[in-house]
Amino acid sequence: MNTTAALKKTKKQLHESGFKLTPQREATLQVLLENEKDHLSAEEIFFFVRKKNAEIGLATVYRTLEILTDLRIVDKVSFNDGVARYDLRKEGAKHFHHHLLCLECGNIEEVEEDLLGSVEEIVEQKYHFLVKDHRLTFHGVCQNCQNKQ
Amino acid sequence: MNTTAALKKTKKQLHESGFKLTPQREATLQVLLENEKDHLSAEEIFFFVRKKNAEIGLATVYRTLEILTDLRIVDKVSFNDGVARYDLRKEGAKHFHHHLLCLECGNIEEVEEDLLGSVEEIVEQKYHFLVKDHRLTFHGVCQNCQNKQ
DNA sequence: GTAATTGCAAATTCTTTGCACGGTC
DNA sequence: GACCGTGCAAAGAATTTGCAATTAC
Repeated sequence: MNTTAALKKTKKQLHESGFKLTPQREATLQVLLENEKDHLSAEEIFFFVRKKNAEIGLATVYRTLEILTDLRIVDKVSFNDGVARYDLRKEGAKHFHHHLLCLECGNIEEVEEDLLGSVEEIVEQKYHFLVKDHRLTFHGVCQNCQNKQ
Repeated sequence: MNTTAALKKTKKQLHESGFKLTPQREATLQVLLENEKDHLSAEEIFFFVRKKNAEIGLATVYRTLEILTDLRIVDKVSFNDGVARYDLRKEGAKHFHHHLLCLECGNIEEVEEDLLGSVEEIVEQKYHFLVKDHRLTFHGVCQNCQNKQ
């Protein structure tokens, strides 16, 4: 899905929940779409948003991200470095994608395919836990850093 | 492993890394051992530590937890609620255990068994990522809350 | 003895909130 | 004109740091 279509869809979602698509919210969404592969913090998003519109405040970015998180348009994630990061939920993805965090260079790779199907079945049957979503991050060494060593 | 034995072992680990076992560190470790099933934040640990020794400072608890995390005696985890939580690494566990976070009541259950063996193989082979550890949390509804509904 | 460790308070960092103002239907 | 949304500055929460005094080994 391209950026324009994604924006349009999100606009509809916002409206359905009684929110307006203000220029500030639109700029924030655009930054998220343009950096889909990254895992930006609120400050980083703010930095990019400022480039589009210098009049916008950090508090507004936080407020927008909160709305988008509530609407499940973005996912708030934490990699234990003390900042929350925001990740666009993929179109049609039933579950949150996985992450590969490199302990050497800090890079984060995404794994789109859902590898947890059978694991979730075990959790549901053996632990009687009704699974709605998951967070899975592997810690290790990425290919780049393996080659360096 | 009982508390005394675990303390002894950790003491040895600290010494080997050039740290001293002060009463403050011992109290912190005891609190962690006594609340193994919980996922205490630094403040909560501080609260329990104070009961044992009223002279201890919060900064010391933070500093102790940092050392224990570096030595991989505890794991620092975050469930996206804005506080870091500390979880004793199980004796002999190669990998970090999994968590079941109930979206209704907020309770966190632990899953000791490692369910990710085959998933890690896929990640290593298909994504050429050398896996060292993982973090897996399922979000959903626990048995208790399912029954209530 | 001496280097590591501590408690306290101040500083930092990340995030949220109060409030007066501006824009929209 | 009611109401939502905003920017700014101040407040708040979690964590870290500087430093002089203390302690473990």
